[in-house]
Amino acid sequence: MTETAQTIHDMLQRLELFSSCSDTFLEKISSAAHLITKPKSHVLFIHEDQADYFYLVKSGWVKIFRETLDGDQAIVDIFTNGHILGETSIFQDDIYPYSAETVEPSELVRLPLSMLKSEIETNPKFAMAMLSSMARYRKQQDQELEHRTLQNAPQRIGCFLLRLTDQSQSGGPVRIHLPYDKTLVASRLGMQPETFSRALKKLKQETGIEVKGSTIETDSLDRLVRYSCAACTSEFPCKDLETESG
Amino acid sequence: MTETAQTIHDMLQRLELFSSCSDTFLEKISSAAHLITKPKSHVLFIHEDQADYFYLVKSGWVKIFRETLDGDQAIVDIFTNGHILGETSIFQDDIYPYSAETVEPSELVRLPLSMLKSEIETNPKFAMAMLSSMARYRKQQDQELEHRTLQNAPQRIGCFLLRLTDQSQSGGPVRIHLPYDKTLVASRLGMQPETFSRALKKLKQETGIEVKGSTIETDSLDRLVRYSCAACTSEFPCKDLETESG
DNA sequence: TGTTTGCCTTGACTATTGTCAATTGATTGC
DNA sequence: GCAATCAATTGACAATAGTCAAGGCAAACA
Repeated sequence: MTETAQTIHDMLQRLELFSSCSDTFLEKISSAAHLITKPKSHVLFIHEDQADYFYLVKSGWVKIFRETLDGDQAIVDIFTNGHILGETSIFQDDIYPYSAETVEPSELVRLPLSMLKSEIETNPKFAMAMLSSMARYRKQQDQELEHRTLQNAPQRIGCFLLRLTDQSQSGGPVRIHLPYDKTLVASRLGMQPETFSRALKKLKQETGIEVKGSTIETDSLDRLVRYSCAACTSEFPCKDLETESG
Repeated sequence: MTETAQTIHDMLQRLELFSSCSDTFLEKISSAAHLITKPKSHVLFIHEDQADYFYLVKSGWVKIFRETLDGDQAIVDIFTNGHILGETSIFQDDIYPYSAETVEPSELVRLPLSMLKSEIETNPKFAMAMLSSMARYRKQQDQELEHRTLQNAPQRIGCFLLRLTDQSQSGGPVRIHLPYDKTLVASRLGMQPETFSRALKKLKQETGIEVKGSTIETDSLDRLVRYSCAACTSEFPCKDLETESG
């Protein structure tokens, strides 16, 4: 194995999704993979393109989205570190179901879909892991839809912030750092930048958080939880929604 | 096989999802299944209940939803004929990820999750079919989220109506019948009944449709398509989004 | 260091949707 | 046939979010 293949191999090995895969498979797919570095705003693939590869994010952020003819876009999700994307196209006639673009300088691993497909077909445990991952992701998307229905803009921001924290230790003071532009957070949450700005101000009044640029601080998450999770069907520590695939 | 088991067997055989299953399996699971008849508003299971069964809708309509502590609810989807529900709980520690309730008198088949699980583990083709089904459903939910972001109330209603039609023959006059209460359609689309009522009136003005109770008629779908699909990322015949599992 | 650029905020206004209350309409059961 | 019930509509108003335009701020670049 080359040095790059070894690096990729080690990354895959650490992912829960691939935990049931043989080392033989991991070595084979690592050797066929490429490590790619892309600047901000690089388009990885476009909705309805022919799909031959899926991607694993090593660092940075990648948004997945779809857009209308007149350029309006809806952001489906934004992935980082350890998340895979484009893999569902093997179940959709090898057509990407959405577009993907980096929103920060990013490192990615590009892997052949054909190998993923044959592994699913021959390794039942891996198929099961894929199913689990998709089911978890689906629950997360269901919840996203629910939030659009039941939560208002400040509450959605609060919920977004809570997801960025380590929810197991909810007692003490917390510092949260926004992972990307506020404008992007806004469209990730389905609102306009102006609405985001005003809603964040409202959230500040309601929960006593401190906002300095892209850093948010608070003595305790309690008020944030009370304010945001009131209009949610899940109880607070909701971090269980983590997924690797997307 | 009993007569009931035979009926169930025939139903399962007609579903694409089970097309890769052996007859032995279909007979076995059919024998363990129950055909149940429920009136309107019967609760099948509740979010976070222990999950032992999944359900296949034979007739009627079943809503799947989640609700907050103060009774606000978000409808995830509403299923009929040929759709299965509750099956994803096998990937979620045997806990139902949402609640389910009939919204019309309905006939359902109740099937053991344990058998579904072992079939996935032993029949790679079936696992693949489950993955395809979930990927298709996921794309559909992504689109739902997109619609909440990009479409306004009248457009969402128009899109909902279009999905009820046979989209292959878009030329001539069409009669659409709402499958359940307008109030329910409203919450399925994430809006209040009052908003639905007004938005339907607006849609009528904009597209020239005729509304008589729960029946909607139009000379041609063209204007409806132009009005609703303008704010969508998919082109018109979008019926490809059909799924069996949910 | 000064300028440019892009992100973010703010103000003023509009559009859309939600809320509350009242009324109409249709259906069911007695 | 008539009350009771629930669905649907309508009006008046409030809340929420979007739009357009103008500045402010900070990082990046020359």
